[in-house]
Amino acid sequence: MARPCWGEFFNYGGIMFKPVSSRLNIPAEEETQLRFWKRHDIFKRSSDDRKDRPPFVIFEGPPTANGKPGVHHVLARAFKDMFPRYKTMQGFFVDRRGGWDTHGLPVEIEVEKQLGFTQKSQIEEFGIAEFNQLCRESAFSRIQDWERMTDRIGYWVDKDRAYVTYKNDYIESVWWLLKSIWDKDLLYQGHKVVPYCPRCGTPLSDHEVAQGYEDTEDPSIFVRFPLVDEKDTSLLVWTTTPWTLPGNVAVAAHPEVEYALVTAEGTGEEKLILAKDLIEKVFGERPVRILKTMKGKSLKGKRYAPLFTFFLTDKPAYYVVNADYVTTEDGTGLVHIAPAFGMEDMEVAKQYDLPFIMTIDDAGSFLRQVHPWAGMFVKDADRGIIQDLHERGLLFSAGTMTHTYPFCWRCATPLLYMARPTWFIKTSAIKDRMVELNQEINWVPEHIKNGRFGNWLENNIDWALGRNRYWGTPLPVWECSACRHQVCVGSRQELTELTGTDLSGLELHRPYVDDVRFPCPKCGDGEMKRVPELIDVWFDSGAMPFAQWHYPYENLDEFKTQFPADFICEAVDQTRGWFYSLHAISSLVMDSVSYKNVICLGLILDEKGQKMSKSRGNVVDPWEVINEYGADPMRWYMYTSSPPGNERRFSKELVGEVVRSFMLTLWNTYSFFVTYANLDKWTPDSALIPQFSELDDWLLSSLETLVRDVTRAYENYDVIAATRPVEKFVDELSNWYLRRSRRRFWKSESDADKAAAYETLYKALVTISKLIAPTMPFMAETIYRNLVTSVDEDAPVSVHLAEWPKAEEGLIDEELNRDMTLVMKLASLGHSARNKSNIKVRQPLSEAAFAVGKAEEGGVIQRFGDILEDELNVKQVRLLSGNEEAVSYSLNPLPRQLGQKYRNLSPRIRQAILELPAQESALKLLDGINLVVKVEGKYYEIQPDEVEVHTASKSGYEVVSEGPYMAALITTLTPQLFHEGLAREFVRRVQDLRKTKGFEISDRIRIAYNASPELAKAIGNFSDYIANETLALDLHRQELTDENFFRDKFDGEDLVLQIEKVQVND
RNA sequence: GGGCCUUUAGCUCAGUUGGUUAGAGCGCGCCUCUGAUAAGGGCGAGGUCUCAGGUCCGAGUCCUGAAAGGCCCA
Repeated sequence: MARPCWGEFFNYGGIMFKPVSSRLNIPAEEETQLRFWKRHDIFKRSSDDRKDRPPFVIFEGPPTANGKPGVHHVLARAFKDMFPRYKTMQGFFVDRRGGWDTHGLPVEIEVEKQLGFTQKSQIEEFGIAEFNQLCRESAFSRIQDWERMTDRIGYWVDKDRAYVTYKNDYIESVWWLLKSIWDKDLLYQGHKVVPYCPRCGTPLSDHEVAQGYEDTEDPSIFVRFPLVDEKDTSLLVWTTTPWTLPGNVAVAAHPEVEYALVTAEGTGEEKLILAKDLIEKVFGERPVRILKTMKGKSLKGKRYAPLFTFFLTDKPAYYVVNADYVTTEDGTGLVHIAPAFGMEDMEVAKQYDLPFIMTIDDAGSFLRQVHPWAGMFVKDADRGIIQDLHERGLLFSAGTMTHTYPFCWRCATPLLYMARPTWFIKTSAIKDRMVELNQEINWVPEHIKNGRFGNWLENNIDWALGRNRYWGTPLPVWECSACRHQVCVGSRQELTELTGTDLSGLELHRPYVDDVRFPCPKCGDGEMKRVPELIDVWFDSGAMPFAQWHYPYENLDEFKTQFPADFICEAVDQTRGWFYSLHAISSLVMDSVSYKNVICLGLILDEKGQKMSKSRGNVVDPWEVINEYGADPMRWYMYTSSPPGNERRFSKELVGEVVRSFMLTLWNTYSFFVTYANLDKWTPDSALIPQFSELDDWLLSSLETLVRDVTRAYENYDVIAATRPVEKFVDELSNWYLRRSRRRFWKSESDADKAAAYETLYKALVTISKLIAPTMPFMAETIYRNLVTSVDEDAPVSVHLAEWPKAEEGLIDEELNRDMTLVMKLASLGHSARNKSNIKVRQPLSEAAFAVGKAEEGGVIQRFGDILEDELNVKQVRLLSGNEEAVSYSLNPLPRQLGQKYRNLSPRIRQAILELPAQESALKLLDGINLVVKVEGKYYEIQPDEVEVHTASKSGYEVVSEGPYMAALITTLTPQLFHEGLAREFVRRVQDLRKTKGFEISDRIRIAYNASPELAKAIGNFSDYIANETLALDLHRQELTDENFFRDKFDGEDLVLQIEKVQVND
């Protein structure tokens, strides 16, 4: 009998692993684990069981649940998820509270759309209370989508305790923060030119503006500003915003720039003034005569006739001023000044005490004084204004230009820069402190710290906080109608005290807060009424470390342990959004960082490198990917495709590649293990003492190295280093360890060697399941539960409740790791040589000889000879010996070693080495003996590790070499070897037939065959071998005439074959 | 106009403090192996490391400048 019954030695009561199919349906497998987590409340337990442990703090950046979750949300959630899972396994208590951002324009706009509103005034007609009620509902209109997505990708977050920014408690904490800022005198009301959305009727913060830049075509006109005191002479001014001209009060020139007075051909007597450097740009080919040049400062004070006189000015205006910000990049070097419509204009106006002309209303339409265009939206009036200027001979030229201009990020209305009264937080006062605190934060990627974020802090301007809207946190400032005294209120309690009525149940939104009035505590005459503004929603999100706990009115202890965060993660567009609002608020209020580590993710692009956007129609729906391939491979792709800060190209196909190249390899290794372990009835508590082979030692060393490196990577927030090495390990596990160990599992006897193989593979798989638990939570769980939970009642029921593996440094053998890498290299060269010789691996050969570049590398051929023999199917391997054989050597001096040692002498040392007799020197080096070279009368000792020995091809062998390494095969076939080759061909055909017939791996068979004489002889000679390989109980030659029998021809031999199953009584 | 990032094979990416002949995976072509594998192995085609200067014995890597693309801000 070829093989004893399975399980003869490992029979421990029949505890078995659940059978695993080699076919893998990832989405289905993931759904199974989701149900398991839900049924056993694994997420809750992973957190609750560790409440007494040291905390690891993560803040959840709140999304708004009124949009559809996209690929970029999967990206962010994948990264947010892995560290808490890792830290949980490390024994930390991680409170993973979710959160929802519910306020603000995006929500209002949705509701406005539903109601068909186009104007802000319609909201008030509709009723603020009703409108806000709709907003409250709309904020969660997509919550099911979000929750479904969140669950499905395995993002663990506590939804039940999620903070919601519209809740009274949340708002009250925000009020407290504002009051703290107020108490520091950092909350103030001011007039500033701000980017303003005329449709939404509110200023936008810088980070909102940043989201809405688009290329657009605008007018580009050159206008004459006729000088009053010089006949036929005009200032030539360029602008892209004709609508600002009615607000003009001055023209600015750079004091140091050279200006010219010119006449152009065909313009008669007219003389124009513009910057000399721009003449060509403005006039192009037209011949121009320069009459005179002058510095900008000498233009100062020249008076011109106003273009429009809709408004009377109360101060001197319409003359040339000097300003340093004027450039000669484009235009004419003369800039028109409208203080109401430009930040710089406003500064200049203050400096020169120019009048301020506001020409438009809150909706961005001209006031009635601007009669030709009264009530018209300013951008729509451009054409008419240009026409008017033309008719009055003031237009020099008109055209259009494309440039980037900001639009409202939600409603796409072009923003207007206009002066508005609004509220600010004086963040500029704590700029230096914010910069200092930023140094304490670990940014990934590092360059954000002093790059994008650092620069942003350096250029900090005050936070424009006020919003003239409805659905948001009301600014808690009450103002006296009589004396303008202001009070900032920090709580419902305070408000109760101020009003003398119990307001603990007050709904803290408009319009209810607006109804709260009380007598002025200062003058006593007036009534205190809340100012109309709401606050920027970014303040809401930045307030979450406090407001999620209703701090300081509740949960003082929780706040204390949960601030600041150890880790946050969002995409790079949050630099000026959440990353900033968190940092600014915690700097203002706590004088502390808000987060210690932050991963700043790059954008997701489509497969062509284009930004995904609805308008481009290239948005990938995450569900498509998840349903086809699963969440794990999608997550894994995110982690491994490129460093977190890079942009990444994404497509469904790339996720498919993860499945094929990584997950299936792992799965098949796992499935192999389970199949054979069950056949052998092997369990981890096997009593047989394993006898580990060198291969086992290597795998374990390699495994522990992996654990060490991956752990280190997690500690450094290095996602790539935490994931890619696992891929490499799994590849080597499958394609080297397992390939080389297959026979150990398959062989008949269950001995100490087999026990070692099982134990090694088992340990590797279980460890991998833990190492990938944070990143591929589903696959990890599947493997873990079957390999661990099913056989060990005491083990945690989920890998996510298990402990993170600790590297057993004692098992790490760096030398062994290096040696095995070399063995793989030599095997690869051997395969290459076989390929070149055209002799298939199935044909045994007598010998393979190898050359190595260094003396100490020679040892591996002895030590791992059996692996190489088996892998290459040769009877013997050995080291090529230069003494005994006609091998020729050459020397390759290593620049790295020599260069570092001899610096600029190294080229000459190198030359000297090359001039040595190569053969003799190489043999010395391979024996570990130093060489001596003479350069400029001095002698230098050259050590073996400073020169590589290359072995040259050798006749009579099939040789392949790479660098110093070489494999040489003896390809002469003896009859014995040839017969063995035939026998193996025969075996392969039997095996194929078994497979075709669908026999079980352990089925015994009977073989009947007929063959041509040479093949028959080979089969006869190797009958034991054949029987053993094919589990044949019987092998006999007979006449086989049936046409249906398997027939084949190979190596000039004929074969007819028939096999059948034999029943064996166990 | 400013800041930050990116640029290495058809694609996705590695390339240590500067050091041999710049690598891997995918894809493509040919060959091969297989009683775990939708796989594995081998070979091949495919590179002016975006460009130009510079430092150095030596530059994909460091410095200066430029170009293209992206993001952010004016």
